Amino acid sequence: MEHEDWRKYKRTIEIFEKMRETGLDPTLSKGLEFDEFTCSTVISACGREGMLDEARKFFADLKLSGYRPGTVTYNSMIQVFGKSGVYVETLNILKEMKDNHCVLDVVTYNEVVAAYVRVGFHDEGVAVIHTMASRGVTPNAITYTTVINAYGKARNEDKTLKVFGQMKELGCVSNVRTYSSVLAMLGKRSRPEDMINILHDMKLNGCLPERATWNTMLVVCGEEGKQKYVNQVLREMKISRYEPNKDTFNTLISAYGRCGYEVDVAKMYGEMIMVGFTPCITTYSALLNTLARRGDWNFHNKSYFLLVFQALDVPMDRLVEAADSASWLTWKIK
DNA sequence: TTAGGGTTAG
Repeated sequence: MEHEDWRKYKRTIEIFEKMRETGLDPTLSKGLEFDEFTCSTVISACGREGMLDEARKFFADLKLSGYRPGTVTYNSMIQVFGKSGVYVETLNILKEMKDNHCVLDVVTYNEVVAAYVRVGFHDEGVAVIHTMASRGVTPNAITYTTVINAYGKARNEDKTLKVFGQMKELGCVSNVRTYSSVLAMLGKRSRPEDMINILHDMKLNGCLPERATWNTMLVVCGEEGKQKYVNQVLREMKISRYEPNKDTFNTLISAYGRCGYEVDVAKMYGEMIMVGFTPCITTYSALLNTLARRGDWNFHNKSYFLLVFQALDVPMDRLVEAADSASWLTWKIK
């Protein structure tokens, strides 16, 4: 069997397993008892495996067998095709859903919003929010976060904040995902004051940043000239009594490194060791890249290399290992 | 049973 066929075979088996779990026997072609559970489970499983044709076929057969798909089944179809980026097909399914007088719920609309913004139609996504509200379906945090995140990724600061503000005005409560999306955008746009304000707002609402929220902020601030913001974020982390893990230190080292702040890189490395975390390849690579940013630095001239790393007590063998694993040498010596 | 984000080198 060809590799691709084998993979497909395995996927099919997985889906059959799913069907059995939900009480549906895939080997029977007639007399099946379909319900919303089984249908949406199978469609979602197909979607996760990238089997769009199978999802289409299953859906078509379902209807041929006389089953009338309900909201959840339609929602899962909209999700699968929305995720695949075929938004025209997504809209067709939505139309069919309406034609069949199937109830559109908040999940339906959220999927449609996601389908629009996924292909870059942000304003159309926002328009859906208005449509759903006018049809009596209240947008929730997921609805707003979907467009906030999309505008944020597009670096559209004004619209991100506008939607965030509207959400608040309408009494929809932000959660950690909403805040994380706004914070990531503000970091990218060099708006540290606003970032700190949002962090305070979060705390007021009893919403704690997650590990990745902090990491994201550090990553987006890790750019030339942004070390002040990294400092700010670090300060807030301490105020929030956030307990750093190894990843936090690696992220901090690389963020300071990309800002060109070697002193703080060294400080973070020292602190990492002090609190008992063992540096790994990523740590050493981050250190190497910090030095590689220096235009006057050359691998063949090992003086600076030795000076800095000896001062940090960096084990040379680990450093060489890191350089090898990241093809760092070939990248640097060119 | 269906919906949103984020995690370190270059």
